[in-house]
Amino acid sequence: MTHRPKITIKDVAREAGCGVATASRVLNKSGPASAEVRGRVEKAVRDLGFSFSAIGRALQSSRSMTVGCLVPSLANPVFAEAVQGVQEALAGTGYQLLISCSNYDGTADNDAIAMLMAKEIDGLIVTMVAPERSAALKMARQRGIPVSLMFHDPIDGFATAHVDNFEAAREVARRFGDLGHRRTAFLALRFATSDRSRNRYAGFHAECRARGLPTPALIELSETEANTPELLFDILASLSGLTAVFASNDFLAIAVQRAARLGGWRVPDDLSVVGFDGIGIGRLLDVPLATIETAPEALGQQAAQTLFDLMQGGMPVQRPPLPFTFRVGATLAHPRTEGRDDDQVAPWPPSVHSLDYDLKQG
Amino acid sequence: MTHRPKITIKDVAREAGCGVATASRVLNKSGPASAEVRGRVEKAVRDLGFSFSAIGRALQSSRSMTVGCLVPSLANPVFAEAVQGVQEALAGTGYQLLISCSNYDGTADNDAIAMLMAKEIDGLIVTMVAPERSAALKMARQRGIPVSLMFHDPIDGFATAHVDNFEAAREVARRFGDLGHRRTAFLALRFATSDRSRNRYAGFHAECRARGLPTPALIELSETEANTPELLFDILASLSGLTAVFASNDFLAIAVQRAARLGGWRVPDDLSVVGFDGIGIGRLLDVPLATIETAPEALGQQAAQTLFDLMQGGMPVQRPPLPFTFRVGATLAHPRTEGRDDDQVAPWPPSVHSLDYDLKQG
DNA sequence: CGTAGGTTTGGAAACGTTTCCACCATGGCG
DNA sequence: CGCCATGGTGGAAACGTTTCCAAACCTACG
Repeated sequence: MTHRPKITIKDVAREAGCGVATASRVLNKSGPASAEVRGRVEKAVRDLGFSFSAIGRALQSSRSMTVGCLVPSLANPVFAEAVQGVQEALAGTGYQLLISCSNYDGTADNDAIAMLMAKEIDGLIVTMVAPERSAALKMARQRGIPVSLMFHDPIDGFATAHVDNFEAAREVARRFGDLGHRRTAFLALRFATSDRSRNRYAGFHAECRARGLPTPALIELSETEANTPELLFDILASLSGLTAVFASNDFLAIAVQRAARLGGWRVPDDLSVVGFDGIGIGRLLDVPLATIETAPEALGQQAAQTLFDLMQGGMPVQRPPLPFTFRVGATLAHPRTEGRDDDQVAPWPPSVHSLDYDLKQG
Repeated sequence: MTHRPKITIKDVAREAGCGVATASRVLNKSGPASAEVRGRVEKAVRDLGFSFSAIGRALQSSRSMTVGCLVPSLANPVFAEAVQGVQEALAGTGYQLLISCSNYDGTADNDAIAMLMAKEIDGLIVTMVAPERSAALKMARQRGIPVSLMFHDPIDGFATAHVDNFEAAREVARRFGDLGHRRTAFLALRFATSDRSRNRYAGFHAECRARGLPTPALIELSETEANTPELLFDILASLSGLTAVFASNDFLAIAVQRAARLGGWRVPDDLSVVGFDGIGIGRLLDVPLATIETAPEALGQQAAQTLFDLMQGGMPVQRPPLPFTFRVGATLAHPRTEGRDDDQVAPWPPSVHSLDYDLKQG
């Protein structure tokens, strides 16, 4: 508990009987030094237990050797894994990771970026609510701070590590269509604040339309609805003729599955369910989840790699989207009552809870 | 892309026509200033878009307003959630979070702490392989850096936020015993590097012994074994008479469940399975997982709270363990062939893969 | 009108580094 | 023997902030 006074390079120099400049040169191997003084300095370092102050260094060199990372939440394993990927890419490079979570709040994430910038981070890896109109992000660019996005679709002038949400969602629509599903729904938890969700719906919608299928119902759920099977089932049941659901993430897909089952529907016989993300646990379920499989960790690694390039002085170069694969699970099958066509009877779509969102046009 | 030169408080002072000391006082409200000059300074700040450099501040005040956090991996949602909890507790306090992952490597985690200390963190929140014999942790204490542990059981002189692994595991043994299970096994993934796992086995073992039950088999699995249902089933099948498995975490429990099912056993009729952690998804399974429910996020919050107290200058005070609850799922039931007693026929325990570990004595 | 007491103010030192530059040997070469 | 390169060395400035301290200014009272 004895607060030993901090040991600085000055102490080392004094102990070694040399000037601080010399000590600095020895320790950084950044200039000439006689073998003798080198030895004395190294001994002094060991004796005193000296280690550099990153702060002093940062102040002088104006490079903090720190990158900032902002994600909505670490409670969502998709983001947690992405950060893990960033971390892996950073390990051994001397860079450290400063982390911040916005909790899906579009004001908090701007503030967080400002905080990170005050810490003089050398680069920024970001997933936020609305990057395209974030003042803080614009500020970062003005100040010449390299920025690398994660999960977002490409935006003017920013490089992003992403999967093509639009295309992936089209693939889901294709699978549904090929199996003969007509009446489908897209369920999302935070549609309004997630460009990912919006692009997924857009792709899903576009492909349905291209195939002449009814417009898929768009349903934005509250946390409560998603977590209460009874409520969730009521919502599903209200969509007459529904045979297939595309959930915006795997947790939601599992919740849907469970709600359907509790309501007496069998999956996939009475309802097909497809998720998004490909979280590992989906595979282990008794009825393995059909889903779009992505690799959040690889995404984080790519974002970090892009950031490195930027920090080396490169221009932002947009890499192609990371691949996704359709994981064939057991939650997807032909609709039970195939061929029935009651499109006229109950008008479709009944867009529950739906709002006017800008949908990217395919 | 124009690298605007950084704006410092000097620029603000010049623009406002005052000294830097005055500008500093105005911006920090740390001393007197006339209304007039206050106005000029504030205008200058707006015009120039000034914001403080945390580095300059840190250097001068020797407080970096940063806390370091080391966990094994963010890919494990238990740790990710704990970090999320830390993050939440930190939000709004002005502290930022510097993160590092050891990937369960006992050398890497020491190095990581050294790196964090070089960054002059004001406090440390840590989950590591062997805190009781970590040189870096000892160093941190010598330097007077407040340290708060997470997940670990109490260690001399460090405060820790934890659940009582030993007690929780005893509870599992009690449930097994009450239902009439005799031959049980404990499955773990990283027994050697996890004091949590070891304490869980110890508690499980102690209660089994106290009830006169056979010693539970201790099985340390490799990643491959855990992820390959066939291999896993072979291991389970090799334990003749086994009726109940306690898995060291929920993912493992789900894997066991799946392996058992693929091998033709029904859960819970032929095999009862109980997990640990209480990850949210366990609830959503068709057969909800019986498990020890803990709250990693609360754990992270408590660790952060303890760290705050320490940073205020308090003594390390060990709080009581956070509560756990036994979540009654559908994976636990009476053994099918109750009352059979072939303890003599096949000697028990057949401790596959088991090693000599120090077990805490209850 | 002088001075004590208060309020504002700004210069300068300090925090821990790195790096520029000047200085001093030393040794080789003309 | 003198000159210049060369290698080793250390003083000092700079990075952005806060804070100590002294100076300057104002007010009010005797």
